[in-house]
Amino acid sequence: MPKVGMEPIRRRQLIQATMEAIDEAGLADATVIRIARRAGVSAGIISHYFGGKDGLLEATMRQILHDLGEAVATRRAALGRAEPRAHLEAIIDGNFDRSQVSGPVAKTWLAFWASSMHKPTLQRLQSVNDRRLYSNLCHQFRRCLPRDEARRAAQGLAAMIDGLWLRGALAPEGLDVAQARRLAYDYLDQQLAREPALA
Amino acid sequence: MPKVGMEPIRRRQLIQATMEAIDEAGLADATVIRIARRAGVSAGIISHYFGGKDGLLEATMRQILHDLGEAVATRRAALGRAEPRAHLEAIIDGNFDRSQVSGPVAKTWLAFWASSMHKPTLQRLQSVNDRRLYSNLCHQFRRCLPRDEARRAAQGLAAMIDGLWLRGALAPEGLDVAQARRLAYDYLDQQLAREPALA
DNA sequence: TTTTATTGATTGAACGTTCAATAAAAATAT
DNA sequence: ATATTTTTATTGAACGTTCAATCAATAAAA
Repeated sequence: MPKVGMEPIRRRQLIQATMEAIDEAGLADATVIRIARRAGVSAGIISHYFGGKDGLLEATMRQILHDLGEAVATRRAALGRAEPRAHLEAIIDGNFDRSQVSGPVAKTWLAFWASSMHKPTLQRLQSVNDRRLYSNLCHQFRRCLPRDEARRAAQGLAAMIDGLWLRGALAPEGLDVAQARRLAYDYLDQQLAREPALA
Repeated sequence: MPKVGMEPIRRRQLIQATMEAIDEAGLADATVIRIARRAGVSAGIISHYFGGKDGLLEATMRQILHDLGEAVATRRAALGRAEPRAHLEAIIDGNFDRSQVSGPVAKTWLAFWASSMHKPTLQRLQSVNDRRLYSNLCHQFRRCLPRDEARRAAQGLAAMIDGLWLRGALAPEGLDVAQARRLAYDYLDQQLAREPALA
């Protein structure tokens, strides 16, 4: 059924199938045959479009990071120069979106997280994303807290977000998004309450 | 050099070598040959003492969980009926001990964490440990907070601990234990400040 | 007819496991 | 003490399996 312009279609299908395969069997057992079968194509097509299995895995991680960045950016775009609290809440909401989207994404994310410790390519992607989260948080906290307190608050909130999400990815029943948001908001409130005001 | 009573020695050597191999190359590339070479023995000995590679991996995770439990228990044993805050601080300190011990342990822990999503045996071990942490935290918070608030504080602190440790395991420079403790203590203080007192 | 997309059998490398062979220590007999 | 036997610990080559990658063959669309 070869039609012209299949590349973007196949790429999307294979990336989606990769997440499903990792969700189903784990990264170690997500073989090219398993992924290809899920996408309804043959194994050889992976090398054709991604240069090999590693290329597909990297593309999949890029997709997840892209979606995450977009989930945050979309929510913040509507805010303009709103209060810091609104921006910080948007960052929290955006970060818990990735779990809301699906269980496969969460498990794939954690699998890549572990894998990135020993694969320089993935590590770079992960590091860039991490720094972006910290930088965004820090910048907003700076609008109402002194420098050192802002840094501390940003690190604490980043850890809280990652921790909640990590525990959610591992729990058989998945992440309780409403509760996770409540705990993150709670932490946020306490950090913002440190300084009475700063007109 | 076969001497009698080698079993406990070899088991310890191989478990240690497993952590080092995972630290060095990741779980995926921690082959039996690599592990055996690190321990200074041949590959076959792994099947002899652990029944196979899976048995060795399970034993390694058990060792890590055991050490963690002991690190917490040791610190709490000296406290007796001390204030809840002292017990909670001991739990925090004990949990950050596992990173203090070495980088290999942290990376192995994260590798198992990801792997446990698809290996029932590891999942059970991980789940038991998780519930113990939550249960311990919840019990201490109950001594000075109402039920719902205690649960929330326990879940928040557990997420904070895991998040700090997770980010530490991934950071190239490792976990800054002093700073992690500061952030966890900080969260603890805020939770305990919710209720003025409860004589 | 030419181009584009896809297949799937094949290849070679790497893995975990097995097991007959070996060697050192311990036990026993001399 | 010394020699012999038994036990225990260990090796490493061989085996079967599994995987990712390759590429000649194929088929549909342009």
